[in-house]
Amino acid sequence: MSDNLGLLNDFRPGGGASFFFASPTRSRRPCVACQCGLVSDRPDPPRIPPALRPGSFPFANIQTLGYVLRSPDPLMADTPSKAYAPADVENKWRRRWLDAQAFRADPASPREPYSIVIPPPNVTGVLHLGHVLNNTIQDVLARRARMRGSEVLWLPGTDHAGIATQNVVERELDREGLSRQALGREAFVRRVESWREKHGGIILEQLQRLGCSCDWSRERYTQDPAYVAAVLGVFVELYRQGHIYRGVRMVNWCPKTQTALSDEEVVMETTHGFLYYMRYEVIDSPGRFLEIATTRPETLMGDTAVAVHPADARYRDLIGMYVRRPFPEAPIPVIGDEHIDPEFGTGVLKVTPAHDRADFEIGQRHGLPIRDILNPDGTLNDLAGPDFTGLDRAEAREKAAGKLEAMGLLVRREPYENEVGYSERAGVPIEPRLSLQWFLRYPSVDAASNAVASGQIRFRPDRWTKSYAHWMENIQDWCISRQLWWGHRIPVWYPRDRFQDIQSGALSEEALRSAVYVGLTPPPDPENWIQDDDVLDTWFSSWLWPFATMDGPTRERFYPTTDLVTAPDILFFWVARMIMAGLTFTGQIPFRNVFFTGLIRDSKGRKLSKSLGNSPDCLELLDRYGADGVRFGLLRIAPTGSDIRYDEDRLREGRNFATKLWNAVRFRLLQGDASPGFSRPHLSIHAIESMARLNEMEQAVAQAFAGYRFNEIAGLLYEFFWSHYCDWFLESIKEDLQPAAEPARRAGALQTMDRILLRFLLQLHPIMPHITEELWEILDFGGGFLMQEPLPAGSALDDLDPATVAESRLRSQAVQDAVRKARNMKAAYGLGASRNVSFILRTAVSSANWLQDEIPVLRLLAGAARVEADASYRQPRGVPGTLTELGEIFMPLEGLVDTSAEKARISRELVQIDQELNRVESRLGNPSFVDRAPSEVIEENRRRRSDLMQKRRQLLEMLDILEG
RNA sequence: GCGCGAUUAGCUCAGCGGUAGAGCACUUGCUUCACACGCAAGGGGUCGCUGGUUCAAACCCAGCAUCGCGCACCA
Repeated sequence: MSDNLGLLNDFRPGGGASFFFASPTRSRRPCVACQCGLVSDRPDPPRIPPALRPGSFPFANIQTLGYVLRSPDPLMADTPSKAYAPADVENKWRRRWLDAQAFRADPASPREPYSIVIPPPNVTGVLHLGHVLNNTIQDVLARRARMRGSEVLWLPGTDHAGIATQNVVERELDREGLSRQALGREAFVRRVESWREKHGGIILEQLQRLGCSCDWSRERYTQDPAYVAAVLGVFVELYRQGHIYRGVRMVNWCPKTQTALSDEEVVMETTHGFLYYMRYEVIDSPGRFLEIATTRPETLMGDTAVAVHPADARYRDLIGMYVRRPFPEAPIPVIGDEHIDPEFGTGVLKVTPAHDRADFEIGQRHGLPIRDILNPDGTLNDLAGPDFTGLDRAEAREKAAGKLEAMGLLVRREPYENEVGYSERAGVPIEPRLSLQWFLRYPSVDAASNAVASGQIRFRPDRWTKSYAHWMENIQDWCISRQLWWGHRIPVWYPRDRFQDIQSGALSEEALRSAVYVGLTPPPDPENWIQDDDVLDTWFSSWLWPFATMDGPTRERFYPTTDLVTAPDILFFWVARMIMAGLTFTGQIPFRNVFFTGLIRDSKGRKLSKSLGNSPDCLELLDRYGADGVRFGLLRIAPTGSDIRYDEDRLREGRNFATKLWNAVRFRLLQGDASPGFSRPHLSIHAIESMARLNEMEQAVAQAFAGYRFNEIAGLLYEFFWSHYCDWFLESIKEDLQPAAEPARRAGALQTMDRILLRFLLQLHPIMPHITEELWEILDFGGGFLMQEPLPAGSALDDLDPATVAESRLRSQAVQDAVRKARNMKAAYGLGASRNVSFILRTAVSSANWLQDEIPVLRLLAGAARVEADASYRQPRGVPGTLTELGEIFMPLEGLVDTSAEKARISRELVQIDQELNRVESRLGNPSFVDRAPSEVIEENRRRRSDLMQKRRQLLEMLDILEG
C-alpha cells in the first residue's frame, strides 16, 4: 500500500488540487496521497484494488481496472477549501489579542481576581506534549474565568534550570574543545546567560502559538534582579532563624555533574548486576573465614568493619574479633549491629562508612573510622591502593572481583537484581558521599500539612493528598547547595584567614555561625572574605514562584493564586515546598486548588522521552491539526488524574471537530439574513428540543468545570454539537429553509441557529479559542472579542412556558425515533440509498396539527418520496412495518422484494425483547423485590413490562404479515 | 516490603447500585445542494478472577491475579 502511495505522490499536482478515485458505482472517495487539505489522510485509502501494483499504475491500467483518476475533482475545484484551515486564523487572532493587550491583568479592576502562575517550563528542552496538555488546561481555566467575569492574571515565566542549563552549555563547550574550568567562572556564567537569551524565550513563544492567554507583560524569570533579591533574602532569613545550617553529611553525589543532589533528584532504577560472595579470614581464629555477600566489591578497600546481627548464633562468638581485609591488607573488627538482617546473604555485612548511607550510620554508632576511597568524579583514589588508583568505579568492580578470585577469596557470584539510585539529570548511578553542604530544616511543616489535610488547599484528584501527607510526615532536611556555577550563589562569606579550617568541616555549628558573614550584600571589606563557591538548588528559587513573581499591588490583588496546574511528578519537588514557603513568607497558602494532570505515555504505555524517540514533534502537530484541534484532542483524553495514553487519532478528532463547526457555520451563512425583526417566528418542536439540550449541556459543562473534569467538558460539547445540533437539528430544519417555506418557520429556524451557535461558541471558546473567535466575528455576534464576552446568565429557553417545552421535547423525540426506525427499515431491505419509497404512518394522533408539520420532516430525514398519515390503514400481507414512538410506519413496496433480511431483523429484535421481558418478569415475580425496592423502580419495571409485551405482540404480527 | 491506582467492545477510554456507552477501527450503502476531516444503517462485551453485602452489583466490601506508579538504607 505504501508503495502505491509513493506512486500517487508522483502524480500529485502542486498546490491545492486533489486526486480522486471514482469507482464504477459512482462512489466518490478521496485519495490519500494529497496533503492539500481537501482530502482524507487516512492510512488506508478505500477501494484501491490489490491488483494495483507499483509499475502498473499509469492511467491506462487504472481505466482497465474500472477506475479513473481525475485531477482536480471538478466538484471541488472551484470552491475554497471546505476543511477548516487553522494556520491563518490562529495567527490572526494571536496577533489581535496581543495587540489589544487582551490578556493583561489589571490590579485596579473591581472584578473578582482569578490567578494562576505558570509552572516554569524547562527552557533547555523543546515544547513537549506534557507542556501542551498542562498549558491547555491552564488556558482553559483562565479563559473560562474571564468569561465568568473575573479579572484574570495568568503569569508566565521561566526559571534558570541550574543543572540542566549548565549541562547544555558545558556540552556546547565540550564540542568546541573548551571547558568551564578553562573559561573561568565569570566568563562561563556570561556564556550561559547569552545561551539563555537566545533560547530561553523559545518555549514561551511556542506557548503563544498554542493560544495561551498569559499576561506576557508580566513575564518573570528567576534571575530577574527582584527575584534574585527574594531568593537571597529568604536564604538569609532562614539562616538567621536557624533553619539553614552547614555541615558534613551523607549526600547524594552525582559523579558526572560533580554536585550534591537532593533526595528528590535521585530516581531508583532496577539494575541487573551480581551478588558477590567473598570471604575474609578471621585473624583471631586462623583458618576460619567469614563469608560476606556484597554487590559492590569495589568499595571493600573502604571497609572499616564487618557486621553481624548480635543475636546471630552463627557469628555471635566472633564479635570483638578481627578479620583481615584483603586489600589494602588490614585488620578490621567484627561488630554486632541490630541493623543486620541475618536472613539476607550470609548474614554478614561489610561496613563501608564512607560509601553507603546505612554503613555510615553503623559507623557512627560504633565509632568506626571513615575511609573515603573515591574521588569526586567517581574514580578511585590512593587509599584504594596502587592497583586501583585512577580507575573508574565500574572498572574497579570487575578488577576487585578478579583480584579476590586470584586470592582464592571469591566464593561465587550470582546474578542479582536491585534498586540503584540514579542521577535524574545525568543518568549515572549516585554515589552516597560524605561532604560539606548546606541544608534546610523545612519551616512551617505542620502548617503545610494541615493546609492540605483540612482542605484549605484542595488537590485534584484527591488521592494525591495521601501521598503528600506521607511525604510531609517523613520529611528530611533538604540539601540546598549545588557545586555548580549557574544559579543563585550562596550569600555567605568566610573570613579569609580561617577559610581552610572552615572548609575542612571541622568547625562546630556554633563556631561556624559566629565566624561567617551572611547577607544580601557582600561584606564591606570584601578583601578579607571569600564567598561560598556553591549555588542554590534551582528549586530553592522555584518554591517562591507564586509570590516572588508579583510586585506589591499585584500581590495585594492576585495572591494567593486560585489554581495551580502541574504534573504529579513534581508534587514534592515543587508543590509541597511552595506551600511551606508561602506559609512561611506570606503567612498564606500560595494557591487554593492544585490540579494534577496525568502523565502522557505512548500507545505502548511508555513514558515519552527523547531517548526512546517516541515523543512527537509538537510544532508539527500544531501545524497538522491546528492549535485548537490539538487542545481539544488532548483535553478529551485528559482523565482526572491517571496516566494518558497518547494517540494521534485523538488530535485528528479535534481537528475534525473544528472542521465540523466550520461547516456548520458555513451552512448558516448560506441561509442569509435571520430577519431578526420578524414579529412572530415559529419555533419548531425540534428547535425547542435543541435549545433544551443546549441548556442541559451548559449546566453539565458548568458542573464539570467545578469538578475540574476537563475530558467531560470536551465530551459534552462534542456530543451536543455533533450528534445533536448537526446530525439532528440542522437536518430537521432543512425543510423550513426551502425557498417555499413559510417565512415564520424560516425565521424561527434561522433565529434558533443563531441563538444556539452564539451560546455554543461561548461555551467552546476556552477550549478552542481561535476558531470560535473567528466565527464570532464572521457571524457578527458582538462588537468585541468573544474572549471578553461574559457567559449568558439565563438559559436559551427562559422565555418559553415549561409545559410547552416538555411537550415539544417529547414530540421531537418521537419524531426522531420514527426517523431512525424508518431509515432502519429501509436499510434492512437494501434500500438505504433509495429515495423512491413511500411510508404510511398509522398513528392515533394523525389528525394533530403538529404532526402535519412533521410529515415533511419525516419524509426528508427518512429519505422518502412520500409520507402519508393514515389512522385507518390496514396492513396488507407482505408489507413491512415498524413500531415507533410516533406510531407504526409501513413501507409498501412495489414488486418483488426479498423479505428475508427484514424477517431476520425482526426475529433478532424479538429475541432481545424476550430476554429483557424475562428479566423484568422474574424481577417483578420476586416477592422481596416488590417488598423492598423503591416504588418508582417497581413502577418503572411494570411500565417496561407492558411496553415490552405490546412491542412483542406487534412484532409477531409484523412477522406474520411478512410471511404472508 | 508498605502505600496508591488501573483491569469494561479489536484499540483508547467514559460510566461507579436499578434496561452496558463514546471515539477510532470494522461491515454495508451513499456524487443527499454545510461538512468524505462527511452522512446513514449495522456487527461486536459472561464489565480481570473468587467470594460476600443487597430485592438488585460493572459499580459497595474482602481476598486473589496481572500491570503501572510512588515510598523504603536489605548489603
